[in-house]
Amino acid sequence: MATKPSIPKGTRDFSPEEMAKRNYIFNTIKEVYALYGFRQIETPAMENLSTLMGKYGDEGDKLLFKILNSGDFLSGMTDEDWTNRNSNKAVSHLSEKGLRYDLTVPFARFVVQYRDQIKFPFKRFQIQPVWRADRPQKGRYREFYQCDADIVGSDSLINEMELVQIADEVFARFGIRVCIKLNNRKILAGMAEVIGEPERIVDITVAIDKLDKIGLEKVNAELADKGLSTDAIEKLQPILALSGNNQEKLDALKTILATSEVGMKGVEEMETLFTLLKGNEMRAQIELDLTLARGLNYYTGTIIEVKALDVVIGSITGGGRYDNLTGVFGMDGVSGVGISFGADRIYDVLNQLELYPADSTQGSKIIFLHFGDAEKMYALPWLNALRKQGISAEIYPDNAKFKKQMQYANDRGFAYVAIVGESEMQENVVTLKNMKEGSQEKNSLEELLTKLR
RNA sequence: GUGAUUGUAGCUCAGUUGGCAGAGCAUCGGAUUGUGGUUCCGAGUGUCGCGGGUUCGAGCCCCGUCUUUCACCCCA
Repeated sequence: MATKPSIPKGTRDFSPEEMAKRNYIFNTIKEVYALYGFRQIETPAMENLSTLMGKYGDEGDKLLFKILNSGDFLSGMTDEDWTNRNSNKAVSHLSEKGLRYDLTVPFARFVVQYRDQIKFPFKRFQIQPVWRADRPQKGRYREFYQCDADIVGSDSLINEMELVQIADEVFARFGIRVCIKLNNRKILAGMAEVIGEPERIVDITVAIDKLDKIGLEKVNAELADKGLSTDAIEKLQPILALSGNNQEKLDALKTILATSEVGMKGVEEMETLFTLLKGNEMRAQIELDLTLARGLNYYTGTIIEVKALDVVIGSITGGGRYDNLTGVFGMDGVSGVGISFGADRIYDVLNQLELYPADSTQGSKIIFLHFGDAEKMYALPWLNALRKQGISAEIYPDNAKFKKQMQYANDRGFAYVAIVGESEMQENVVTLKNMKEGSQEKNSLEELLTKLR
């Protein structure tokens, strides 16, 4: 009993109560995915480092958890690399596997690896943990779950429409009010083009992504800091100031981006998507947000992000189209589009708003309390009968003071308690107590079964 | 990676200029041998994160280290 046991930074244990809530989240998302024809796959927790490296930018590479090689991993090191403390060189000797950073890149690897067996368009979903060597803070963990659904091998904007519908349906089922924000990387590229800085699209998008967070002035300051000309920043202002409803924004963009082929393509895609979405009844707000950029640089078309309206937290769902993710694994011309629910943040939101349905977090329905060995024996057939009917039931296993058994039943939150004593055994009944109302009466087995069904 | 912040009983936290280690909740026992969520009485528990230093004396001061939380970067 030296030091207290603990778990690594940024990781969590989940109690039975927490798991009940988490499973409610996972099951809801799974049901909706299945409804739209996505089928589940899983991939290993670890991937070859060559699969992961270079897919998430320099920042992303730093956040990869690397797995130490087994065996004599220092044998291949040269004295030169060792004395020079060359970390990059060292890594190639020390580690050739890493924990996955997201589900999209392993999925791209999966598609390329099994291309001869997959029928395209291929729709898959995947719910697994991912790991990032980040500094943990509010709503950020080193191990967390992603719930991805992707379609590869189809360029149709029908897919985008369905992903937005899925987001709408999932959050409607959760009862979380959300705003679904949409944008298109081609529009962003067009913006960079018309202001004369097509090469700086990444810097531009990263900066304007922060608009609602840090304000216009600071965004402009950051743009200048990144080396954008004052002329370009000046030209960007009317675009950032665009307001009105979605159609008004699109109309304005048509004029602003008229000279940019890629920009106009983006506007056209956006317009098509909005038209498609009009055919469906949406409960969430759908908004064209030109400042939406999303960090991952493999996105090339539509980008999607969902924000909760009633809780201050980062985005709880995100996604978008990536035209050539499989290209890096040697398979060109396959376009994909996907969405990812952040289960851990949704969990935080549901907790804050207390939106769990009552039956989603409940354990067993009934527990048998008793006064000794004879009563326990008497209760066992009753237990089996209940379970046969699909009614979850338990028995207090030890001989304990009745008060203590009652306390246990109350703390565990059973809806009913069945009391077995001498008089019950004589009459061939149990006393059924409703824990919520406190009422109780004697019931035969048939009465018990109909009551609890 | 940068800048702050935290650590004392199972949990949440007090602890004065450096002078005997505390409270509430939870747990256990009893009031009450067939009735919980409300009451009353009683009881137990500490490497004060870890290592070093200053001091007659350190939970408190100094150094190091780990940990917690938060912001930045980036992201779900």
